Amino acid sequence: MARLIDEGKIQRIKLATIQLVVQNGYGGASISSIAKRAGVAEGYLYRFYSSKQELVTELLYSQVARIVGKLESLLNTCTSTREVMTQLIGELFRMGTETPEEIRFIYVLMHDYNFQVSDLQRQHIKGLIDKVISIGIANGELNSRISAEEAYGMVIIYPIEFINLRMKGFFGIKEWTTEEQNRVAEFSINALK
Amino acid sequence: MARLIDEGKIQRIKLATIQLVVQNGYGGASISSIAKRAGVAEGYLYRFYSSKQELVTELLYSQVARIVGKLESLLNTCTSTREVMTQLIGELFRMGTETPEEIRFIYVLMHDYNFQVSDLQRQHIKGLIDKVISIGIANGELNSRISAEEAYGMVIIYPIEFINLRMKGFFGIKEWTTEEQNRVAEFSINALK
Amino acid sequence: MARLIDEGKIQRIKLATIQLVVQNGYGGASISSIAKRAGVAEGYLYRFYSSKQELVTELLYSQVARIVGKLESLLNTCTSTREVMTQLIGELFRMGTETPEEIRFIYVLMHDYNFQVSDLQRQHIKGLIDKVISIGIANGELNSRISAEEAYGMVIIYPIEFINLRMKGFFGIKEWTTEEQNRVAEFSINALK
Amino acid sequence: MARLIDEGKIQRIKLATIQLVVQNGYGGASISSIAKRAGVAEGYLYRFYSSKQELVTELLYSQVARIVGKLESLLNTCTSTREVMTQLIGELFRMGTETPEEIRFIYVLMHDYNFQVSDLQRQHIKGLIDKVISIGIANGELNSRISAEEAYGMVIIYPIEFINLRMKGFFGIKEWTTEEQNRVAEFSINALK
DNA sequence: AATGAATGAGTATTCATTCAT
DNA sequence: GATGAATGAATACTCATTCAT
Repeated sequence: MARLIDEGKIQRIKLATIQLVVQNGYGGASISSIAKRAGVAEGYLYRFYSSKQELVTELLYSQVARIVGKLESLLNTCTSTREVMTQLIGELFRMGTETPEEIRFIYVLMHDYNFQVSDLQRQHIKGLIDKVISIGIANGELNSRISAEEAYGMVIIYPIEFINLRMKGFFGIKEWTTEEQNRVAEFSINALK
Repeated sequence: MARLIDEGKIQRIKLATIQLVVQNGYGGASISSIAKRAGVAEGYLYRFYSSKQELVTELLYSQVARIVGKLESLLNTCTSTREVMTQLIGELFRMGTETPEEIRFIYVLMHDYNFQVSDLQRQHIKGLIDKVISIGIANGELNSRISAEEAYGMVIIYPIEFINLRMKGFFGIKEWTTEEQNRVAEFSINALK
Repeated sequence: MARLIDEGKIQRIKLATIQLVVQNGYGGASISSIAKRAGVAEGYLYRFYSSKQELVTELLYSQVARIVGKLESLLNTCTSTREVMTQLIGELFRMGTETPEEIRFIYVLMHDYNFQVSDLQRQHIKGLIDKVISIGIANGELNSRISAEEAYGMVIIYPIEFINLRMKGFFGIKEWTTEEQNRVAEFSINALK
Repeated sequence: MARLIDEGKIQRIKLATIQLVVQNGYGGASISSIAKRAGVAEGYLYRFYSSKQELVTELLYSQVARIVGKLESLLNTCTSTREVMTQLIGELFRMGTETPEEIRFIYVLMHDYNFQVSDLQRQHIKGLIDKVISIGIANGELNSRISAEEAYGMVIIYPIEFINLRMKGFFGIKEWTTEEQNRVAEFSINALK
């Protein structure tokens, strides 16, 4: 009977990759350092990913999917844009607190032209953002002429940028309060009014 | 009596570097590819820059300085935050139209941990943002509790992100109208109200 | 389960390095030429040595250690300076016959400012030379005012220089007889009388 | 009327080359650093020397010639080997005191296989050494079976090695007294008795 | 199945040399 | 004559990938 694939190893590979990409950038995260940190052989990675690029792409995909999934579930339960955005931004800040490496990972790669989000994922995001907008318009919360791009920038990009600015300590401080978190949501909503 | 330094070559090196960093990221822009595209010998770069890192850092510095300089001059002539932001965002869009690679260059490197803006430049930016805020508060345009980080995110980061989202065609469209440009300014101002 | 490290390859790297340093000096012995001669990939060297400098240093260390070790063991068994020196010089000539590249390797690097013998090794040599001297004085073979430096020059340096002069054919001849070998010992002993 | 060649520049090139080769080795003495230190343009060197190799070779030649010339003149004035050797070693130590870089220069290059003394110079040296020997034998100072090589090693090589050992501080001390200098001569003479 | 030995194309950088001025 | 701008082959070193075990 064939041994089962050791999920622990795969998890360790994923974790090590995220940590090392965040710490040293894509170029600085070598397969050998990833394998060493994950406690697996270098060659082992290639059983699951055909290249370093694929490994990182897949991880980026699943990290983005996590946020997208959250937005999707919020759209099923919330009745106002304000609620959606407050919750979503809350989730982003929670990620920043609990698994800072994961949000940093997205942050580091989202401007790298080698790592575009897949077309499918983009379509999906577009659909969800459209939903956010139509709820907002229906509720009179949003300016009826808001575009998906504008909303996406405010609802997703701005919060991620803000959190990372803070985590980097660009203006000196590295922590945040619940109040500040709520202000970010407030800004986004105000912006799109 | 020796040849004069060919300024054209230096310009071509700068241009090639910006283009290739934009296309392939810092890691993907090799000295050999830069030299080839600039039509100079590989070693020639090192007459002006002591390393690849210095070359890119210097280019980033001057691109950032361009935007910072614009903000600075606006603060000397404008009397309201609205005016400052409208003009600044206008400038960013102008860059996006006229020299799209340059704004992309900033966009690509601003998330790269190898390329932090220098402390001096950061201090400078902080000072200017503080000025924007105090004008806004004095004029009753801005919420009096706005932090520098929040303002920076809205005034600088959001517009850059928006322009790049559009230039990438993330939501399908790659051009923009003056009207859309003004809306971005409007969002920023609304956000910080 | 992975391949075993091929010790032959390491041996070939060592041999190739010694040969090429002897032929072309440290600067002229490029990693690429070493790898080619050893029949291994360029990168392979770096699995065992972190730099070219380390590779050569380590080889020099072990070659010097061989001679130093011989001297040390002679000091444990011989009862006169004459015996020590005759035997040591015999050993140096044996090296010159059997593994001429190795003694040439020492010869080439001992004047290279990049390759000082380690402090530890120097201390060790100093101690041994002191012992040679004290045996010689006790036996009435050596002038009691001989310094370590003077002895070192005669006991180690002069023979190495002589052998290499001969191997180079500086004065036309490249071979030597046992008689000549004994004369070298005789000179050294006479010098220090 | 053609300008005369500026001898000062050539002298400065020679000096700079010797200093930089001694300090950094042949490889570390770049044409650009030599030119800079000499205060001439890089290209200027190539008017007199067709390559870096030739420049250094020529300097080595003339440094060796200086010592050989001294030996030659001593052979015309001295009547005993003892006198020749005492004076010659005196000269070597004088070089070590007055122009240490020059004797170091010889020391550094004399083991470098890229810089063999020319055949002509070797022949010349051979002739002189033969003369030293025949004077010594005639005077009853030297063992009649001494070879040129043996004498060369003792008369030239050993003193150069000794001085450099001392200048390097291999055994801790870097200075020398006249007495020590005379002992070196004594050793050489004793050795060849 | 899993390892890690081995590869070699690729990297940034240096520097002796050439030659337009 | 003299300069120093410009070259490009060569250097030490890295690392994603392959594959024998």
